[in-house]
Amino acid sequence: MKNIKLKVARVAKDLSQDDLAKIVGVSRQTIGLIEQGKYNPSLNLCVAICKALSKTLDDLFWEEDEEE
Amino acid sequence: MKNIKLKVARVAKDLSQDDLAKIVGVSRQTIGLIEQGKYNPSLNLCVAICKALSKTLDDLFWEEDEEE
DNA sequence: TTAAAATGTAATATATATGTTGCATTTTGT
DNA sequence: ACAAAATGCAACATATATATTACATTTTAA
Repeated sequence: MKNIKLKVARVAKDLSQDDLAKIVGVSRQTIGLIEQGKYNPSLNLCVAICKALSKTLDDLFWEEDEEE
Repeated sequence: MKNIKLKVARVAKDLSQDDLAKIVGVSRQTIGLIEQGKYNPSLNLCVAICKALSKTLDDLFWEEDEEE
């Protein structure tokens, strides 16, 4: 599923995908694909993204209910 | 770093590494290595482990401070 | 104290996250 | 309307998470 919460948190910090990618040390495509829900990032990357956006894992990557 | 919180949560549910592995659909080694901090699981696997143990990502995989 | 269960470890194989490049499309600012 | 920036997308390459098998070590239970 698309990760809207991630996109919102990124935009709230006024960062482009490329900005965030540089901060966490991955490619722009990787950030884009995660936002689109097209793949399954590593925990380390999730944590790095959270720290860059001043959020926690639950804030950005936890889904309470389980619809697809 | 070793993931003590994961091990505690697993033991609290009276599950062996193998039990948990079967529940989340990975190998026993994968669970063992995650507990030992020897690698970097995918987000999907982290979520599956959390659900199996009735915890959230922050409960099991978030470290507030950043010592190695 | 001994057997069984749980865990650690290592080698090799596979699937997939991620990188890189390049280009198309969309969005934004003027 | 136009240019620039942001984003999507696709092909191919690489690194690494994960599987599998096998065996060693540690822990638990009788």
